[in-house]
Amino acid sequence: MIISTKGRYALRVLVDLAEHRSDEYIPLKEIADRQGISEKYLESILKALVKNNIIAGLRGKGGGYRLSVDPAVLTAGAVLRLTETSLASVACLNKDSDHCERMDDCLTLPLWKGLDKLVCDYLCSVTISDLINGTIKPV
Amino acid sequence: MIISTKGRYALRVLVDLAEHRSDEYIPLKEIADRQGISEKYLESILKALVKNNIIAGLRGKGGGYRLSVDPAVLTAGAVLRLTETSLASVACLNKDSDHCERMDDCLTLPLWKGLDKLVCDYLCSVTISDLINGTIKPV
DNA sequence: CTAAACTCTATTAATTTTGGCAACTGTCAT
DNA sequence: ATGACAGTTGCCAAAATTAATAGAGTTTAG
Repeated sequence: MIISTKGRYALRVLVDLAEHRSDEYIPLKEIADRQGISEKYLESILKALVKNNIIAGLRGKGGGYRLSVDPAVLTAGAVLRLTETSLASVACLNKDSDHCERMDDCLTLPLWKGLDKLVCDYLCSVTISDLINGTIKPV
Repeated sequence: MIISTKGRYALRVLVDLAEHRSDEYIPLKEIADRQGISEKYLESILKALVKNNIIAGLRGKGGGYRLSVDPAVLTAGAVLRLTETSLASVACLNKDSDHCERMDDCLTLPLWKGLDKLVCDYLCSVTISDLINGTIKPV
């Protein structure tokens, strides 16, 4: 599996927030209901997005979440990089830790590097607005 | 992470078997040592390859594993489809089970379908021989 | 006082990895 | 011949790790 529920849900939430965009904050419960996703699980996903200033959370009555970036410049790649444990095609290509000492003569590595670039380029070419408008650019 | 250790190891073993190709059978221990991979784990990976006639296993003294298909026609995609739990970009796109009832109006689905095609096309364009020769086709 | 995000922790489920034993096959000693 | 032996795959289950979900309480803002 390439993308876990975490990244998938994050993207759906952002699309939801973009569709219902306004100055109001939208409570998590409302999003969770609309998207049919566990409230508590969403919470942990949104935390990463808040921390990285993709969305803003406001506590208390009338609080909730609100997009804080333009959906037309927010790419799927950027979102997934924040929510997925790792977007690298294989563990060997993770920046931190995991670096394999066979790198120099691993015959399969070029395959993974190629895949990596392909996937990154694709995901970074699609924005939240593209998803809403149904205009996914051909690769 | 896109590709798990299972698929990664499978590919490395097949490259190894192709490099050392002959009528002889190569014991798992030898491959595991050469590749630095747990013997037991490899075993479970090779099982899937044996069952699908990619390689042949022979028990007893002088036994081991041997390629039973031409590495020039065996693609990375074919291997990964057998070893990875799922190559689909997201769970929703798995044939069996997992089918999501939001499919019809999910705004993110086209993204995943596009990613799926991209990845499949790429992986199926590369053969074991390509990996050995270092000739990975541009996409 | 109430509705909401936030924090921290525990539970459940799925995946990955390891271990032990059975079954098979060739070789060598008798 | 043949029986014991050693090297090997094959099978089944258990342990370890990671992902997904749920719960209870704390803080904040109207």
